[in-house]
Amino acid sequence: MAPTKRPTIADVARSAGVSKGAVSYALNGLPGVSELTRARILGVAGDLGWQPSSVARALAASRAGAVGLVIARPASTLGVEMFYMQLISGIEAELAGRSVALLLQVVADLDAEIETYHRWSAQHRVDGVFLTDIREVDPRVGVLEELGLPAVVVGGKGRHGSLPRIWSDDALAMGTVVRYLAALDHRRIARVAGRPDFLHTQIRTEAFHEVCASLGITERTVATDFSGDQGADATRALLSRTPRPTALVFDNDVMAVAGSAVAHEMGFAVPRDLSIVAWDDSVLCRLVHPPLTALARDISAFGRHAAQLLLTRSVSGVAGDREDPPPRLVPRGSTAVAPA
Amino acid sequence: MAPTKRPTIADVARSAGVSKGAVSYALNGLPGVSELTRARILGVAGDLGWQPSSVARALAASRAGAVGLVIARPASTLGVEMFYMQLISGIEAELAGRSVALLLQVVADLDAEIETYHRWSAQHRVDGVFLTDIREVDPRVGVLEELGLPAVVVGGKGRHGSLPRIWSDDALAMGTVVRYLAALDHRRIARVAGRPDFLHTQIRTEAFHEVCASLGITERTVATDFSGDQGADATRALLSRTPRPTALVFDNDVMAVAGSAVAHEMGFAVPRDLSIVAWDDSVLCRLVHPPLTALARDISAFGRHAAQLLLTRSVSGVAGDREDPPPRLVPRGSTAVAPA
DNA sequence: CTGAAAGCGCTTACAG
DNA sequence: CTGAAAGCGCTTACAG
Repeated sequence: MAPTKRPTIADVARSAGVSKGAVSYALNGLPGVSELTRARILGVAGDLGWQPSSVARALAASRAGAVGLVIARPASTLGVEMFYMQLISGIEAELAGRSVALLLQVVADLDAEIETYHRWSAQHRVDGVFLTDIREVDPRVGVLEELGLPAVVVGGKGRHGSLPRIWSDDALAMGTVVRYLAALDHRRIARVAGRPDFLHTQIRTEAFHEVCASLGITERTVATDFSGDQGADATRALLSRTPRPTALVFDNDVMAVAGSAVAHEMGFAVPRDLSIVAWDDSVLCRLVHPPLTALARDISAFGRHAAQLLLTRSVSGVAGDREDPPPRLVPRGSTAVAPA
Repeated sequence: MAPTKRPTIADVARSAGVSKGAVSYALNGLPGVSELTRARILGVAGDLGWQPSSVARALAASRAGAVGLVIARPASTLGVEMFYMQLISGIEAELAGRSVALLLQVVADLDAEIETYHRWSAQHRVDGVFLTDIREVDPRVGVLEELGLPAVVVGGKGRHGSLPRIWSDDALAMGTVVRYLAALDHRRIARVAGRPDFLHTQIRTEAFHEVCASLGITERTVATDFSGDQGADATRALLSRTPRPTALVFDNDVMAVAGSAVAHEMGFAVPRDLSIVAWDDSVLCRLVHPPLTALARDISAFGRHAAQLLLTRSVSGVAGDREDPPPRLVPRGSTAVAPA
């Protein structure tokens, strides 16, 4: 069956007995047409099953009607999927109502990400982009400003040129975690961190260091690339030290699961010999044995808010920052009183 | 810094001293311009930093320059992320070179998915779509044919109207798994399956049933919604039966991990008391303790091939089917000889 | 409040 | 092989 030819505003105009311009004004809710005519035009458009052509609209208005998200990630660093899928579903919940599309691009590294921004900008593909995994000094910020491509920084407190940002207070949450472990008599706590060049890693590392110092707790942070393999390696190294830490805080769920398996493999029972806390709660944390104590946040809402910010920014040209609630500590079976 | 005005083919034409039409022919590699002029035009375009406007091109050629993927999934059914992220990265590896964009939409259910196809089609958003999680009788097939929207069925052997499809032989792989377990002396094997309305679930269920029957193995299949929670429930129910199965085959990695935790919780040691096999190997399967024996396939390549098929289809109007290699069995620590 | 017209940046028959 | 022109489906000043 051949696709039926779609009606255009010219068809609507003819049917309604008005000009194409009038139809455009009516459909876009702009002044320039009386309420009566507007209603009639909308009726005709509805009857004809008219739908805007996104490309025609984009060409005429020089808007793309789409925003973009680039995920830069080497193939080895899996385990960030849950975060991104939840973020994406939140973003789309916000975009759907405004009939803005989301372009997704998965690339290997930052250079490829920047190249994508150049291409998208040159081809008028998107009206704005989401920036994730922000670095303390991030080359993408300058590129986007130079391209004049609106952007919001997702998950990045700190200064990023003129870009608006949305974040939640990881430092606060880190304080909660450490004080909770301290209350369980842990005096030696180690942290398996993510990539040290990521701003959110740095913020957590610094907060971890400070709150441990203030409580007189012996601490140590090992950096990884966020992968389960490096998480396992780091856990092995930490548990081989003397004296060994009695609690481990991981920067993501996959590393925490890997760390839990390593503890088991080395003969340490969780939580009797070792307590484990995972950043970013996920279905994984609930399903493994023992279920992992974790830091939960509403990533989907985070995505919705990020999308609101980006749309405001790309339409009005300005947008403030936004702070979402800090992650909550969800205690489960992987944390207990420290061994004597 | 203001974004610099991008050059158009009019600028290129002026600089090269030819008409806009000639520029278009030259840039698109079409006949209608001599090799000499073509080279000169390409040179000028390069010097000027010209890039095609995707929207103008789409409007004029009535191509969108984009393809779409809708992921229909209730929020509860997490754990399919790894599959989709790998599929997406494969798809994009193929699209990138042809400067086709990928539109992604995450929706709650099949109705919303169908609505997305209507909208995309009406708005000329995409040139084609990928259909995943195909049902035996699938309402989407008729909708897409009626819309005249090119599509390929990803992971669906069987008949789906006129749509081309790409798949791998799950039935063969299921035979491999069961024969492997039979060789380890397992005589009672149960399967924690995914959604029974999905075609790939049905294919696996049927193959499981047949090969078990041919080997005289007692079998049982429990259906779930693919979620870790239902996987855990199903495992609990299966391990509570008398006599209980000595091996469990799960339809995805997250359910297998959950099932492994349930076994532990109920006092059964893996693999001593119970063997576990997971469909779709992932980093998760490698990282838990014990690491899970799994069925691995190259999902990224699967995505690349699906994209090739879709692009062929949407350009030429026709495309054959494609079969990728069947999943391979990767034995790890979760399978062993059946308990006596 | 309304209409006629130009223009967004391309592609593509159609003449030469 | 090449050029001039119409057209894709909208938006948006610009006159009335």
